[in-house]
This record gives sequence, structure tokens and C-alpha cells, in this order.
Amino acid sequence: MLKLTKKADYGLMALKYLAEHPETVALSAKDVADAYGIPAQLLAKILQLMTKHGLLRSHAGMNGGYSLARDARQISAYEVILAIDGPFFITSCTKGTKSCELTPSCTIKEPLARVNDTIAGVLKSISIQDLAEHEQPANRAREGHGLVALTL
Amino acid sequence: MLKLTKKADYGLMALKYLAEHPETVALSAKDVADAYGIPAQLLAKILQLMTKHGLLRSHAGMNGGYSLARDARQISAYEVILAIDGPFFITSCTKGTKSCELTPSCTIKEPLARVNDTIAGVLKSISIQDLAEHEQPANRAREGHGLVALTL
DNA sequence: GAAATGCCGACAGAATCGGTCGTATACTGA
DNA sequence: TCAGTATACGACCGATTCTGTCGGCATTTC
Ligand code: FES
Ligand code: FES
Repeated sequence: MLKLTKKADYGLMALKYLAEHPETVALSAKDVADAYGIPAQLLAKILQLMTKHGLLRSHAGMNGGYSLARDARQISAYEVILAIDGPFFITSCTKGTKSCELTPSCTIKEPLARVNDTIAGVLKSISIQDLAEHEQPANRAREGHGLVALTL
Repeated sequence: MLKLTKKADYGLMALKYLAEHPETVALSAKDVADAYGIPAQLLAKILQLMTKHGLLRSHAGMNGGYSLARDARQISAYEVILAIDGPFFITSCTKGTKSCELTPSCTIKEPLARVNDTIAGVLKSISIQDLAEHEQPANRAREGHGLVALTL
């Protein structure tokens, strides 16, 4: 539990790969799939999803493929996960669309919602760029969002 | 994705319920199940799991049931989730027991492991007591673990 | 000894996930 | 224009996981 789906993982890997190859105009789904050894057709669908959510730009035809729609610094892991797996809540009851049948009795939900927000905040603070440069992250403190406050 | 299983939710609810009724010596699984309208047999198994992990004390026989093994303040949400759903990793590849087949190619895992730790830290900082007292959590800062550092 | 309770394993139904296939569509370049 | 390469999209299926149920047994109280 509390783990990324493989699809989200693939999606992040693909974006990271694109971020690492800024010189190329576009990379096809197959290129990326081959690079990591993941199912090409599955990755294709994932890339399409991200395209639909505005994270990627696609281009059909020969020498077509995908490219980042924005700077790698401006795409957060949160957005990727959101695009691929949809909205997520740590509470099992979705609360947004259709609340759980035992919503009135369960008072667990509310405090956990705050945990949920914290996690979302962490994920939002991570950009594709951060993933691409996997050098030693010892003393990085740029942009000030390296610290997440959790006032429970 | 990234959501608690219903079982973990139930488990937290049950512990919270026990924490709210410190006067009673023990509450049966059925008592708690009825209080929240959750399947009694399922909850029973969950309580047993938590007992096995040392979070609860059980007592068979008439007027038996469960009671907290420790003070509500000393039981973290992390422990509960761990006891019920087992160890969790945000990366889809478990990495501990049997690493994913594409471990060498995937460099996503390592940065995400740090996110994983952060989330675990947040969960560890939340006690059953915190859940039980769902008053306005405006100005609580006790014990100094209300702040989680995330140095990505 | 009977009733209430916890303990444990097996199992079935449902939902979700991972992955494949087929087909339609769009673009490129010769 | 036409062939080739690539995305777009929906249907589908097998595997896994999750949720919940059942049955039998052990333990304690009355
Ligand atoms: S389980 Fe649905 S409100 Fe908590
Ligand atoms: S998917 Fe297994 S190592 Fe990243």
C-alpha cells in the first residue's frame, strides 16, 4: 500500500528520460520503452495520458514523438501522478465525489486528510528536473521548498 | 493510489475508538464493529493482527475483548498501517526482498525512496491520541515533531 | 458445561492493475 | 500520391490484490 502504480513509475521514468535528452526534438514512445525495457504499448498509452493533461507535446508522423511541454523544472511529480492515476486520497473514502457510507461515524478521515495534503505538498515540491539530476543531493536548498511544514 | 486500504482505515478507527473509551476494561470486536457499522468478522481479524504486533492486548472469554497495549500517545499511525498492510514502499519495486527486474535502468527509485521516508516520518509523528482528540489542531507544537524536514 | 469471546486458515467475489491487440488517424518524405 | 512511421483510442483479458464470509477451534467467565 501507499505505493506508486507501475504506470506512474513508468511515466516518471519517461519524463526523466526526456529531460535528460533536451537536444533531441522528440522521442518516440518506442525509443523510451526500449531504453528502459518497458512494454512499448503500455508506455504509449501513458504518454498519451500525459499529453492530454498538458505535460507533453506530441507529434505524429516520421521522426515524431513526444517532448516536454514545459521546462523540466516546472513539472512536478504530483502532476505526473495525478495525470496517470487520477486524484488520490489517503483515506479510502474518496470524500470528494461520493462520500463513504460511514462518513458520519468515521472521524478518522479529517485528520488523515491533513496527512494527505502534506504528502501532496512533498510530491509537488519535486520536479522532473530533480529526478533527472540524481547527483548527490547533499546541500541543495534552492527555491526554498526543500522544507515542508507539518503542523499537525 | 497512494491511499490507505480499508483495513488500515478500520484499524485506525478501532484504535481511536478504544482510545476514546479508556474507562472500559475491554471492548469486543463486535462492539467496535457495531459502533462504526463495519463488518464484524473483518474487524476481528484486523484486531487480531494488531494484537500480534503488540499494539493491543486481547482477552478471551465473556466480557473479554481488546484494550490498548500502550498509551494512545505511544502508538503511531505508522505502526498501525505497518501491522495491517505490511511494509510499504512508494516505489513499485519493493527493493527490499526482491528487486525489480529493471532496477539497473531505473534511476527513479532512489529519489523517490527519500519521499517514501518523508511520508513514513509524517505517519510516525501521528499518534492515535492525535486522532482521538479531533479538536481544533491550531496551535499544537508539542514534542517537537510537528515539523518534518525534507531536504530533497 | 454453556455462552461469549478471541484465534486462525481457507475461500469466494469484486475491484484494480498490467499488459496486449486492433484499428483509426496524422504527419513526413520520397 | 503513396508508403512508412508514429500517435490516439477503445476493447479486452489475465493476474493480482482487496474485501468480506465461513467454519472450526481455543480460552475464559459464569
Ligand atoms: S472510512 Fe469512509 S469516512 Fe472513514
Ligand atoms: S520500476 Fe523497478 S527499479 Fe524502478
